[in-house]
Amino acid sequence: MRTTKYTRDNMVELLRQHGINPTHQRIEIAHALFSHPGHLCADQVMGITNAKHSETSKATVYNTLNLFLDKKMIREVIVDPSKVFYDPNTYPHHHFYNTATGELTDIDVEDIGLTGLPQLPPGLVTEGVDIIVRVRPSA
Amino acid sequence: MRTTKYTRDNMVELLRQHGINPTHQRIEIAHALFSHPGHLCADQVMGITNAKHSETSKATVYNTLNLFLDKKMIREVIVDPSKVFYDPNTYPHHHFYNTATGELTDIDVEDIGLTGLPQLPPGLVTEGVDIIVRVRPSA
DNA sequence: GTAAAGAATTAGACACGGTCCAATCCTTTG
DNA sequence: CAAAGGATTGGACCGTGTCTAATTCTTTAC
Repeated sequence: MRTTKYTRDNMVELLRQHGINPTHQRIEIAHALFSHPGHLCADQVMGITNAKHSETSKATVYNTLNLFLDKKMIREVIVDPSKVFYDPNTYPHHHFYNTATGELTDIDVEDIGLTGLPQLPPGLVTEGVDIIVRVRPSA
Repeated sequence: MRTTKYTRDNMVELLRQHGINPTHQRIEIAHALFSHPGHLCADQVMGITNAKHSETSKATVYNTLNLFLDKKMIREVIVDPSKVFYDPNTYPHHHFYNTATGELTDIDVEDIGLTGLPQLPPGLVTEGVDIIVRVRPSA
């Protein structure tokens, strides 16, 4: 469990660690992602970074999120056909997805045992394994 | 392993079994889904049903696919942020997803052992568990 | 300090998957 | 055969995400 405070300064360092030039917008977007619990979509990121004063354009939000993905500073979570969620936690883990509310919750990978995955065809390598447990209110 | 021939007549029966009124378009769409190996997206379904003569509108394709989903005659597979795949196999199973080609391949659920899923918060029930193994060419 | 080059950001147009709606076209039933 | 309900349709529409050309910001070199 990380207990780091997500200050702007820490964001600058984080960006540098991933080879990303820390600009105002990038710092704000990183800060939005890392300081918010849970998983945001592009729309929400833009809402947060522009809450006080409009600072960041739609194009930049998408550019930046894709840059972060590219540099593996964040991860994308694909569970909803209509939008992508961005996950600041790149440590291997899985997700509960509440199909009623759209809420995503982490599942620690330590808890999970997964066996019996078939051999990959030759010429292919695994990029990652996503386990999504879809849940809904029992009512 | 099912070895049923996917004739139009069988499609009619299948639709009836799921409480769906078998119309021309529905039969054609069901046939497209079940007779094609693999997993199609809406676009491809429309392409196939309209290959010879244009018969089915975009609205009907989507209406029908959503109807099939509703009646649990097919399943959706969400792995690509830009489109949904429809899976005629509703028997529990998982998927390889080739991120380079977009190809989906089934993983038999028998092969897989999954343990240690955390307790669900009260008031929630599991709808399903999706395991997606993302793969790419090793080159 | 300043000019030039390169990087980042921007507004707005655009692409595309998918939904919505009102009008039309079947079917079925009486 | 008429009326009613269901299914289908074209086309407008919506939201997420991309593209592009123009602008601004930062860096470097002098």
